[in-house]
This record gives sequence, structure tokens and C-alpha cells, in this order.
Amino acid sequence: MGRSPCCEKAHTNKGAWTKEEDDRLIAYIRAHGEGCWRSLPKAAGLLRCGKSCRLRWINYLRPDLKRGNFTQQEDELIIKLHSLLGNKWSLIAGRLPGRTDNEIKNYWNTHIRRKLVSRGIDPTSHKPINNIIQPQEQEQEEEEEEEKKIKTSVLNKQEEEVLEEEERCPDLNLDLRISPPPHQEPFKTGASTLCFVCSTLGGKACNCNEQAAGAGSIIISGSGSRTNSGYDFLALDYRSLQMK
DNA sequence: AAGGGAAGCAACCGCAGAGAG
DNA sequence: TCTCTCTGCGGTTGCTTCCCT
Repeated sequence: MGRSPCCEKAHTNKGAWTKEEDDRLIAYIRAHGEGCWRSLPKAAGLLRCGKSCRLRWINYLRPDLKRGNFTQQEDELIIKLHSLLGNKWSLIAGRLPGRTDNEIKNYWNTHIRRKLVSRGIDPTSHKPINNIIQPQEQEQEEEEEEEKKIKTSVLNKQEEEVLEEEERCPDLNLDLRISPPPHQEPFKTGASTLCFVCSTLGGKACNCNEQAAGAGSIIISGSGSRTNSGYDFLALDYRSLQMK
């Protein structure tokens, strides 16, 4: 039977968006809010596919987007999050206010990947590139793989994912739920904090101290030491993170 | 100045998951 | 429980700009 197309391709524009199209989309969303992307183009008088409108809004037109270069701190945060989450760009973007998954994905592929390689780190595994596996280690890895197979065969998919994540980062609490934050006060260890409410990063005065304590903060220290995953210069307090 | 390659980024495509009926 | 629709995500493509020769 096949999948039905998301829109009438014959009558839709493709490629770069014009100023007029942008204006129409902005005006429509301001008046009616986000959502119903399928019907939005027709209602807004746009010859675009709903998906295209959604993408344009989310990646480019949203008023809360932070434009401009990534900061060093954002860089390191992306690397750290990528080492924990992999190519889960939307999750990573959720930790970087004002940045989109597409933007982070592009930035990763064009800048960070190269940066890691030049540091001698494999951007996929976050391990040193010249980490040659010795026969004994390989045997051990195979054993672990076998054990994992047995383990995962008796777990459902959700449990499996949580287990995998915990194995990769034992400190990461993935018991994600909407609940009062574990810390009523942001850490004050002389390190700088990232506030997810007002997007303040790098030790600047936070606009919303009270809310920030409830929204989850990332503590960024400058120790610069290395762990197995390669980066320990970000001492993240993942337990205070909450899903968007 | 012009051409070609590399880099950067916006946008598209196809798939998967969630939810409704 | 199944089917269908809609939305969101990640991978990929292709256009534009920059830089080097």
C-alpha cells in the first residue's frame, strides 16, 4: 500500500524560504500558536509542506533561538552530553537553551568532530583513537558482550535502555519524571552554573535564581582532568537535570 | 580575476513512535 | 488489537560562501 505523502508535492514550494514566507509563518504562529502542522500551510496561505513549516519555525524563526557562535562552554557541554547520549541531538539540544537539534548536529559534524580527532579522540566512542585492543582485552569484551545479550534478552526495551545508560554513566540518574528538584539551591563550589530557565551560562548573574534552583543547573568546573570517556573538566550534576 | 575544492548550514527525506478511532 | 494519521528525530543532501591556487 505504501505510505501516504505528508503533503501534495505537486503544489508545494521547496528549497530556501523567502522573506514573505517567513513573515506569513511567523504571523500565523503568533496568532494561532504552534501545532497542527499538517493544516498550517493551507491556513497560513503557504505553499509549503507542514513538515517544512515546522522545521523552518523550530530551526530558524522561533523567537527564543540564540543566534551566533557556540561558546567554549557550550562546546564542551555538547561533547560531554554526546559522550553520554550519543547522537540524540534533540536530547542534547534540550540541555542547551536557544540551540536546536539541527544546529547542534551541524556544529558537531563540522566543528567538534574535527576538534576531537585533532585531540586524538574518536568522536563516536569518545575513546583515544590509538587504543589498540589487546587479545586478552578482546576476549574479555566478547565475554561482556555475551553476558549483555543474556541480560538484555530478559529485559524489555525500556529497561534495556536505562540499563545501557547506567552502564555508560553510573552517575547519570535516568529515572526521569516530573518531580520536585533534588536540590533547592544551586551548587556553590566556586564553579559556574548554567541556568536552564534564563539560559545564563558561565558564572554570569542568573536572572531567576529561585526558579533556576528548581529547573536544574549544570555545574561547570575547570579542572581539566581526563576520565575513560575523555572529559572530566565538566563536573555535571546530572541528577538535577530534568527532561523537557 | 577566475576556477575548483572545502566548509558551513538550511532544508529535505524516510522512519519510528504516540495517540486516536 | 489493528490501522491510520500526525509529529518528531536523525541522517543526508545540496546550495552558498569562503579560501586557496
